[in-house]
Amino acid sequence: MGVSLKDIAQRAGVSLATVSNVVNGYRPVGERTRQRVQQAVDELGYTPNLSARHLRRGRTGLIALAIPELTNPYFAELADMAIREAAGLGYTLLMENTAAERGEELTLLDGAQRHIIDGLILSPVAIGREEVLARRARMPLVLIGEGVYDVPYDHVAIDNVAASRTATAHLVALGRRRIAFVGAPPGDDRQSAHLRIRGYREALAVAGIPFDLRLVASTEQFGRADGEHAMRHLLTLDSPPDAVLAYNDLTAIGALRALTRAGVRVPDDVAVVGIDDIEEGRFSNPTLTTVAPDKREIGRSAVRRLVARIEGEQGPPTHLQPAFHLVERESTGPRPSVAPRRRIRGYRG
Amino acid sequence: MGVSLKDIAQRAGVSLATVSNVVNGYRPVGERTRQRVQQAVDELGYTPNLSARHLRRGRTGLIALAIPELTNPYFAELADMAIREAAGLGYTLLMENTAAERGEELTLLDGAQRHIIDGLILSPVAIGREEVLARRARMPLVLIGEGVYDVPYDHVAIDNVAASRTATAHLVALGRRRIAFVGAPPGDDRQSAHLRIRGYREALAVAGIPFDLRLVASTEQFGRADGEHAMRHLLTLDSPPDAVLAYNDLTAIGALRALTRAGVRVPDDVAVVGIDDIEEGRFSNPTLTTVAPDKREIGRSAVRRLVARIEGEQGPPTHLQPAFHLVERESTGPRPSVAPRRRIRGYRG
DNA sequence: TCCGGGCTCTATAACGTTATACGGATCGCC
DNA sequence: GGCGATCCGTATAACGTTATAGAGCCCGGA
Repeated sequence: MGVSLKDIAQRAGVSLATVSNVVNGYRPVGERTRQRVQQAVDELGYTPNLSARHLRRGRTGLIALAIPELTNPYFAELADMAIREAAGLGYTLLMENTAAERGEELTLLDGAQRHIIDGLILSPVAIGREEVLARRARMPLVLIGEGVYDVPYDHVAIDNVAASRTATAHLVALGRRRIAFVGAPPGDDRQSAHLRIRGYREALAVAGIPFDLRLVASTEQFGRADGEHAMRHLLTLDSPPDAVLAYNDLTAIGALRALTRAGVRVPDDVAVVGIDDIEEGRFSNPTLTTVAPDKREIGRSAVRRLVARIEGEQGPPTHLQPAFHLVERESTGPRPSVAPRRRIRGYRG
Repeated sequence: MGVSLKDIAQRAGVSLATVSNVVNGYRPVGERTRQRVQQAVDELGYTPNLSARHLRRGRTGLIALAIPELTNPYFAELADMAIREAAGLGYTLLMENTAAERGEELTLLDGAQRHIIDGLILSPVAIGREEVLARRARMPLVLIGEGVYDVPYDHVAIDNVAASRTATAHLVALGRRRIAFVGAPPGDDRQSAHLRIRGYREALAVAGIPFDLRLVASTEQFGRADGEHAMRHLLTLDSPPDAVLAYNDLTAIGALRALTRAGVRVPDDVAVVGIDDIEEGRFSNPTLTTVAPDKREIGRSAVRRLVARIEGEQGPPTHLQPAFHLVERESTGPRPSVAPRRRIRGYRG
């Protein structure tokens, strides 16, 4: 069907191997021949058949990024970075959606896609340390995010304890005392939110504020709807919170929605902080204060580690902690800037 | 490295071809042999080498979905649907980010990825009809979205004229007269917004409202920031709009942000409608009225058409128009429901 | 004159799979 | 009992690439 090496070889009057060498630059080729081959390649519009190449080489040039939710902007933004980095290194990045399901994550871990991808970047949320340790597949693996630690694989994640400590400390510094946490995991402690809760507790302890379990609202997942429900619950408490740290920006936005809907003023009555710095939070009403991880660095590092392993790097697993910083916006602002800037003329009513 | 057909054949004491037939079910195999082979497969944990299979079959089982922005929730939600459908049909969907760049779109069109994907679903935004017509690659192609029409390829998109007509008519029905359009393309008419503007004009004409060019704000792209800038501009007009139809939900959300920031009440002073029905609009403040295309149907149809073509379907190109419907929320609500539902006790200040 | 040794280039054997053509049973039927 | 038809399997040739071994050739040195 397509143009193959053989066609080029024929046209240029050389052998298959020579064409291959011109295309790959694996072995030197004489200048005259090189040019003749190159011309044939251009004329016929040859592109290598990757299946064949990969069959021969044993590698496919594809890597997968498995994330719990395609529709979570945090992961979309992260994937964006990762795709660019992968392309720069000559790899194509495939996105896999685990839907935060245990089965999906395990399947990927054990290499269902073996032979189609050279390596996997996984953000585990439904599986724990033991499952990762039990994995049999030898395909290179890099973990990202706060799901699983202490396993013999490269790992890239911000310091989640420090991140939530920073966010909580910010609320404390604003004079808030009843600080709630929205988006705790529903039960076991294998999950990520654990670390974020730890940071939250640490910051409270430093400030001398007693930890109040009633202010911790757990959620099934970490989407907008979950944050909204949790916040609604918190508003029913006898003495509701005056601030909220959310597990991530999405739950924070859900919380904002619940607050607005209930007529609670943000930040006047309740201040809100999220984690992730998704673009949505820069345009929400009010805009969202958040902890911004260096997504670019996370995406790049994860891809780089993986590619290094694929290309044979040995050595002990590395654990990278990209930087993060607090971004102050209206949801914790000293004063919301919602007052009209200037008079608008011409409205009805 | 991995377990291959040969290993299975050896262990089960049969030929390669028989193992292949068991695995594929291409030709019937006797029950006894079948079981023996199956057992060997299970014991050794065999998974077919896809590169080899694809080399032989001439197909890879990979299809690509090329979208202008990974981080646009509309496309993320669409991709989510498409991935599921593709998986159900035995294909793996690869996401490509064109970044709305002409070069990227052309490269994909001309089959840079030839040999790695069997077909392409493309949402063109930077290229026009001529470029699509000029394409040489023979790989199956399905177009989605409102970018390019009248080309000999399968196409899936809602009726954009009708969608924006519906949205505009809704604003008219609410008694609005100065209805602005946010998110017109920056100049030429090759682009999609053209159709949406046409629907907008049609609805105005039906209502007997004169078209006012000053109320059409063009933007470079169609993100939140673009909507915000455009809206800010509209607010400087001598007689500003009392309603806004935005090109999509993202620009609508940008507009909401600009309005809130300027102290303009939504929907009291200005009503806002978007198109896309992204989840974000269900949680924004105020929540966003929008035209909801049947994303599930768009994703499914596009994948199905593509797979049909890959598997040899001939016949004239089809043009599918999935359904859409208007979703009324607070941003056009007769009365915003932001009043407190019940008294919240316990706030400071 | 002959030989070792760079250079270029070629011939060919894999890589793991599937499709085709064929071989040998077994069966039904005259 | 002979004959075609029907099963069930097998042997083998691709698919397009790359790595390996080696073939010519030219050159400098003995």
